[in-house]
Formats: sequence, structure tokens, C-alpha cells
Amino acid sequence: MPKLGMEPIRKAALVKATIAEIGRAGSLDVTVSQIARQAGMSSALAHHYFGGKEALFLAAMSHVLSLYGAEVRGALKGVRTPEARITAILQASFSPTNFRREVVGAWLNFYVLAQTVPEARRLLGIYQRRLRSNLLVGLRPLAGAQAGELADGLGALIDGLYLREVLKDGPPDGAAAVACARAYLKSHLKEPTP
Amino acid sequence: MPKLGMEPIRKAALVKATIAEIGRAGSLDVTVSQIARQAGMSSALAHHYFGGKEALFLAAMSHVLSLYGAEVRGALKGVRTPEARITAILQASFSPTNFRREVVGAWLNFYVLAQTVPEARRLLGIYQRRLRSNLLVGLRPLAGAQAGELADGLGALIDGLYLREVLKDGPPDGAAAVACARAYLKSHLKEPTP
DNA sequence: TTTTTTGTTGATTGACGAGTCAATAAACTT
DNA sequence: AAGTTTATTGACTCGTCAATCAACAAAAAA
Repeated sequence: MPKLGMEPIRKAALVKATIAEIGRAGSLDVTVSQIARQAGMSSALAHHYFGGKEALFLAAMSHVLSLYGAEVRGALKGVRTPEARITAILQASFSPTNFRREVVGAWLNFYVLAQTVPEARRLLGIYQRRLRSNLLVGLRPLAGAQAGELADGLGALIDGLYLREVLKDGPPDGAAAVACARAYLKSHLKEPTP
Repeated sequence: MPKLGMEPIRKAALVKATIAEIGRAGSLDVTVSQIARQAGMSSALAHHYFGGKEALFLAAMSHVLSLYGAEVRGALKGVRTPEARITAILQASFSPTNFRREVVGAWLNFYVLAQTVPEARRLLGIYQRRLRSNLLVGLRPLAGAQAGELADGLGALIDGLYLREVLKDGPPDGAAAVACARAYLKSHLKEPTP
């Protein structure tokens, strides 16, 4: 039975299963056994490859982050104008992918974890800086010296809109969030703050 | 020992202790015993008065919400102009009170809970609607028909700014958040969207 | 004064879960 | 063929915790 080179396959399956289980439970209150079963292996194997629950969680968070990063990168392909760049980032951020139960669960619990687990906070910092930097590339040609503050505000607005879309009753509406963020941009660009 | 009329006192102590313990742990991963000890009683008594862990959590969340509500109401006292009203709401939302560890912990876990616990989602809806309504009173004289959308955006921005202040390294800076939210307002008011 | 209501706890139950370990087995090395 | 590395699990340990209960204490009602 034991085929060699299983490690990356098992790890990937465990990460996927972890995200799925967090999404199902809506919290980090999931057992290693549940995760392992979902991934089709014994809990001992999960411990063998990850060493503990927290490492598994962090790997899962990291994965969610990298999926998001890939989505943004994809949306940025072939974009030429600064405005289109911002819009692409917004659309990627509010795409249906990110409204899936598992992804939502991962993000919300990510925030909770970031309070106390340094590695989680580090990952979150990477996400925030990357978003900021991506926005800045588009904003600088449009807003010049104000680009920095604008990017901070827009970043926060994105997080806030996501939170609200995700926790409201009824299905989330990504388009509305995009529209709101674009309105923010537009009105801030109309008049270059002196 | 048993003095009568203890129920409200004990309940209040338990709610306070619950918030403190959630803040300490940064998560809902706190035991009833920890909470009860912090409140100076046996865990059995906590069960006696609240019937279970979840009810305790919800009571704690509810309490955090009502403290915030009271703070906003207080800040609104004596405010006359629409602009001052918005500013007051922002200052109350980003006051040092709300940056205390316990309050932060309560809010972040509140979001997590709102995914799956209907009562938590209900409470969150109340908060969001109350904030929106408070903002609207100030926005309508300033923005007329656009007040609704403005309030939605501003509400999301407040949540997002809070999230970022709270999860960044270093001490949170309420003033910066207030400034950012006011900039949002100002630029949206400069030109009445057609 | 007896009874009832209210407050209170220690001890217990019953369940569950993280992490460890010894053992098994296939593949690869020498 | 013997030894080593990699994969894999069932069984076990040790701890924890929510919830229950019987029992005790004091005040209020009867």
C-alpha cells in the first residue's frame, strides 16, 4: 500500500479538509479526527505530517491567502489602465469564490486567531500589505501624493464590506460591494485634496 | 450566607467575567469553570443561572453591544449639527473603550458566532441597523437622497477600520480611524452624485 | 414552626479529544 | 538479502470539560 512521495499529497488533502471542516463548523472547534476522516486517513497521520492542530490551521489559513493572491494576480493579467487595475482587485476580492462558506469561515476565524497567534498575525500582515501595494500601483497615477491614505481607506473599506456582505441575511452581493468601493474611489478622486 | 436577590448580581458578574475571559483567551475557548472562578462562584452556579455556555456567551455579546450603544447615545448628547453628529458617532466607535482587549475579543468572536448562531446574527443585525439609523439622521440633511448609500458605505468603513486598527501591530489609533472616516464623508459630500 | 423558595457547592458522570507509540508494510538502498 | 527510509494505523494515555445531582444553608411564607 504505502506508495512513496505521499507527503505533499496528504498535506494538500489535509489542508483542504481543514478548510472544509472549519467552514462546516463555522469555527475552529473541529477535531483532528474529523479533519483526518474528511481527508481519508487516520488522525495519527495528520499528526505525523503536521505535528499538531495549530500547524494545520495555519497551513490552511496560508492556503486561503495564497488562493486569494492567485485570484488577484489572475484578475490583474492584461489590465492596462490604473482604474481597471483597481476594479480588477475589487472584483477578485468580492468574487463568488470568496463568499463560499469555507472561505468565509477561514477568514473570520483567521481574524480571531490573529489576536493571539503571532504566525496568524504575520500572515494577516502579509495580506494587508500586499493588498495595499497592489492598490497603490493603481492609485499613484490617479491620486499622486494622496495615494497612500486612499489605499489605507480603500483597504479597510474592502474588509468592512466583505464582513457585511458575509454576515447579512440573504445571499452576498459582490457587485454591490464593488460598486460601493468604486464610489469611494471616484468621489475621492474628483477633487485632489490640497 | 445566601442573601436573596442574588440573581441579577450573579448574572452581571458572570457576564463581566465572560467578557474578561474571552478577552484573555482571545477566543471562545474558555471553560465555564474559568468564567465562574473569575466571577467568584462555582461553575454549577453559572449553569444554574444561565443553563449553558452558549446562553452565557450570548448574554455577554448582548452586553458588549449595549455598552457600545450607551456610549454612542452619550456622545450624541447635546450635539446639534448633522456633521457633529457623525463625528460623535465616529469618536464613540473608535474610543479607547472599544480597543480594550476584552471588547476586541468579544467583537471578533461575535462575528464568528454570527455565522452559525441565529441569536448572534440577530444581535449583530440590531447593531448594524442601529448604526445605520444613527448615521442616517446626520446624513440626510447633508446628502439627501444619497444618504442611504452613504450610510451603508460608512458603516462598512467603520467596521473595516476597526478591524484593521485592532489587528495591526502597535497600539490602535482611534484618531486616525476617525480622520479616515471623516475624509470619506467629506469627499462624498463635496459633489452630490447626480 | 414547618414548609417552601432561593442560593450555593462538591462530587460525579459521561463523553470527547490531542497527542504518543508500537507495530506493520511497502518501497528503496546497498 | 539485509537494512533503511517512508507510509500508515489501532490502541492507548492523559487530560479536560459541560452538565447533573444530591445535599446543605438561609430567608420568606404558611
